Amino acid sequence: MAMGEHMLTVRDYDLAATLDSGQAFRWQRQGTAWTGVIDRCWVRLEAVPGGIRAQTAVPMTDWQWLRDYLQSEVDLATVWRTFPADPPMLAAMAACPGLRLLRQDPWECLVSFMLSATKQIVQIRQIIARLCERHGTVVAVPGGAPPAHAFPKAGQLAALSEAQLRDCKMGFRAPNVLAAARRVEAGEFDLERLRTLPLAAAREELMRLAGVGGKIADCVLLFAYGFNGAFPVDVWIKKALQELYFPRRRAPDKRLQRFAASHFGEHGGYAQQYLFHYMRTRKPPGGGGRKAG
DNA sequence: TACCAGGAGAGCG
DNA sequence: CGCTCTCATGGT
Repeated sequence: MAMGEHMLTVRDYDLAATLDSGQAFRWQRQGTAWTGVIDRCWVRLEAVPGGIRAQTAVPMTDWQWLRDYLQSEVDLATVWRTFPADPPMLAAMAACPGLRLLRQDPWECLVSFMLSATKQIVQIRQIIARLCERHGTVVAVPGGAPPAHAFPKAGQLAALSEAQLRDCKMGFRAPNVLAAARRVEAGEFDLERLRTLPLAAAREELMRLAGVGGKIADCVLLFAYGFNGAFPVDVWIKKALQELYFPRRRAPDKRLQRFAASHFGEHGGYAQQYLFHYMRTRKPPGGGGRKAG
């Protein structure tokens, strides 16, 4: 069967770190390659000298959708220049220079992070995998590849019962996901309109959804809409800011929030991803620590 | 076993 | 404003 194949020319791109850094939850490693589904399209990606090799199940004439998702046309050096040049930030950048932000679909990103509340990343992946397998549309895959599914559209989830969602192990998050799906499907909540709003207004709008507070809203603004000023503060970032920037006094959440919003510049959310990845992957001090992920 | 996880929201002082 | 509790589930 005819596949699509393309070579993305890009430097400063750590594909593995980017796809496995807790911003997207559907990518699966297969040796040196990664397979996933973007919109309704199965994709296989592999880092090669000079860039990224991409394969799809069906031939493609235009690959802009993939460059958009991977944000491969972003000049990282320009982003780095806006980061504060303090020791913690330099260490986080040195630990993973090719880490990037993706540009994901807003609906998938919103639901994914609604499901992330008090869950470990491995568990978030499991819930989403179950949700897609049971309720997402089957997509074309190359011969020999395991079956794959698109992320369920709002309309598909809106038609389900709360019990069906709970069967995907999402627990107390189920009614919130269902309510969001029904509001989006009814056209009462317009995810596309958020693109036209300034950051603060888009954030307020997202937080009107039950189960979406400031942290989840910031994740969606950053990972789906490209508001690079959005700075999600989760338990890892709290730990990072506390240990790296306030080492000898306990800083209350409020103070950490203010620091996060003011210290990291116009691409603060990007800086946040470097700190997040740094904290999750660095060797635990003193040994005997747990491994993240 | 006990604790915790890329939280949110309500109740209370 | 602050703190505390609950929600559901499973990894370590």
